[in-house]
Amino acid sequence: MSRFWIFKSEPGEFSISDLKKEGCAWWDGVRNYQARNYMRQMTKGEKVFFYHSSCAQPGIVGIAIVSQEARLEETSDKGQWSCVEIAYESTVPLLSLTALKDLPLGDCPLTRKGNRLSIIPLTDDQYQIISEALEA
DNA sequence: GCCAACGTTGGC
DNA sequence: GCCAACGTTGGC
Repeated sequence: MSRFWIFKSEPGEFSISDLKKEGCAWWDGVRNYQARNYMRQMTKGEKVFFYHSSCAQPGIVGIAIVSQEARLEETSDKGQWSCVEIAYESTVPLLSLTALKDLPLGDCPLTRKGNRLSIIPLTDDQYQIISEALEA
């Protein structure tokens, strides 16, 4: 089963242009169990929307794909944390959070108030709707 | 910088 | 197991 994801990142920490420059990146440092569990579910080739958060213009700014499946992080608390690697695919014109909120996404952690989840699964429908909005 | 919302921690 | 306190996230 292929799934679709949103990865949030603060552009001041790691932006879509950083990903473009580096080609791919291990998504380490996630310290949230739900986000970690989602990463463990990911399979190679699954599509990722890259989202800029905590910035002047929050929204989707690029596309990436899962290039390596989850492996354990080397940390003192062993066995706890995992991360996947994502590979840069493309940069897209900003699809702002405001615009995303206007889409008929239904219940989505991204547009829920107070949401703090940094890795968000999308349904096929939500993925389709966002893809179409990106092409418009 | 502010504040609401959430996850985690720790005392009981 | 409950819940208050705390730290962090993220939009504005």
